[in-house]
Amino acid sequence: MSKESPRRTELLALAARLFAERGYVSTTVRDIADAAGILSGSLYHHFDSKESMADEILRGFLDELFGTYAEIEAAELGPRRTLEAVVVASFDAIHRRPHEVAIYQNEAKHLAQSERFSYLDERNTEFRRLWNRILTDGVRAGVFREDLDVELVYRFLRDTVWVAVRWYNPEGPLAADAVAKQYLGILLDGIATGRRRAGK
Amino acid sequence: MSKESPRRTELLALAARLFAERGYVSTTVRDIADAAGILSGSLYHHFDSKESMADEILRGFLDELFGTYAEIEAAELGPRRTLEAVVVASFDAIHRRPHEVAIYQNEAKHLAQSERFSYLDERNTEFRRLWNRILTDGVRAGVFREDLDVELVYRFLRDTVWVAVRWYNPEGPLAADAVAKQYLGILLDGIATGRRRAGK
DNA sequence: CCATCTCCCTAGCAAGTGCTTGGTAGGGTA
DNA sequence: TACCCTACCAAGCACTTGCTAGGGAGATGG
Repeated sequence: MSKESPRRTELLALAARLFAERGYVSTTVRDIADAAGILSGSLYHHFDSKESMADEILRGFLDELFGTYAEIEAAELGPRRTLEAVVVASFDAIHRRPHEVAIYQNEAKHLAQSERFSYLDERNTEFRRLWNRILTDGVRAGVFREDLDVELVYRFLRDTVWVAVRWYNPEGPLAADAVAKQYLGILLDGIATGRRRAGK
Repeated sequence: MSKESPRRTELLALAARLFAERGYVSTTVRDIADAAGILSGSLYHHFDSKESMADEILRGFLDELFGTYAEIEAAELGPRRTLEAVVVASFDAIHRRPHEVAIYQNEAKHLAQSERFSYLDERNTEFRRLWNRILTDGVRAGVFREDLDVELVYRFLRDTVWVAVRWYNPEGPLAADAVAKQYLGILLDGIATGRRRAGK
C-alpha cells in the first residue's frame, strides 16, 4: 500500500482512463484488473477501495491545476491577460490530463455528495471566485463590457472551457493552444461582423 | 403495456427525473418503483425493460426538438435570425424538458454504443449539419466573421448551449429567454469592449 | 353474474457488484 | 538460515442488479 510504487502509478493511470471512458459507476474493479492483466482482488494490495482510486486521481489533478491558477493570479497580468492565461491553462490541462478532466466533469456532481469528496465543492467555490474576480476587475477597468451579467458569464466560461474535453483529441492535428486562441477570439469579440450594438 | 395509460406517462416522467438526477446506470428499477410507491416488479407491467424507458424518453424528446428545428429552418429567416431562433429554441427546451436534456447530455455517449440507440448518432449528425449550414451561410452572407473555423464554432455552440442544463433552474428568477439573449450577446459580439481587431 | 382487463404484489432467480481471506512465488537483507 | 518484502492468485462472501412467474383485488362491460 506504499504510495510510491511505479506499479501503483501505472494502475492509477489505467483506472483514470477507464473511469473517463466508461464512467465511474460503470467501471468495475474487475475491468481495471483485467486491463492491468491481474485479478480484481489483487488491486486491493495497492488500494483500499475503488473510491480511494477516484479520490487520489482527482486530488492530484486539482492540486496541480489550482497551483497553476495561483501562479497566474500572482503574476498580476491585468484582467484581460489573466483571463487569456487561465483559459489557455485550462485547455492545456485538457491536453495533458484528458482523463482527469473528464472524470472531474462527469463525476464530480455525484461524488461531491460523499463527505470524502467535499473538496470538490471547495474547489468549485475557489474557481468561481477566481472568475468573478477577473470579470469584475475587467469591467471596472473598462476592458470588458459593463452590461455583462458577471455570474452568467462565469457559468458560460466555466462550462465552455471544460466541456471541450468531450471532443478534444490530444493526438489530433488541432493543438490545445490553437483551440484556446479560437475560443478566446469568439469569447472576446464574438462571431458577428460589423460594429457592436450600443448598450444591451 | 398500452402506450396511452396516464399512469404510464407518470412513471415515465418519474424515471426521467431520476435518470437526470442520478444518472442512468446509478438509477435502479427499485429506485423508480420506490418513487412511484410500488414494487420494482410492478414496473414491468408498464414497460418491458429499463432500457426501453430511456429509449422512449429520448425518442419523444428528440422528435419534438427536431420538429421545432425543422420549423425554424423552413421559415428561412436568414443566417443570423435562424441562429438566434435555434439558440432560443434550445434554451426553451432546457426550460421545458430539463430532465430529458440532462439525460441526452450525460448518457447519450454511452447509450449510443447500443444498436437500439443508433438514432442518437443520427440526430447528432443532423444537428451538426444544421449548425454548419447556418454558419457557412452566415459567413457567405457576410454577417459572421469570415475567419471563423466553422467546425470549431459548431462544437462551441453545441456544447455551450446544452451544458447550461447543469445549472439552469426552471423555477429560478432567470427565464430561459433572458439567458438565451445574454448568451447570444456574448456569442455574437463578445465580452470585450472596443473595436474588434482586424483579421485573426 | 361472469369474463376480461388493469394494476399491483409476493417471491425469487441468475448474474454481477465491491471487497476479504488465506496463501504463494520470487527477491532482498542480515 | 531466517526473516521480511512486493505483487499477485484462488476462492468466495454478502449484497445488489434487472427481470420473471404466478396470482389477486378491483373496476368495466357484455
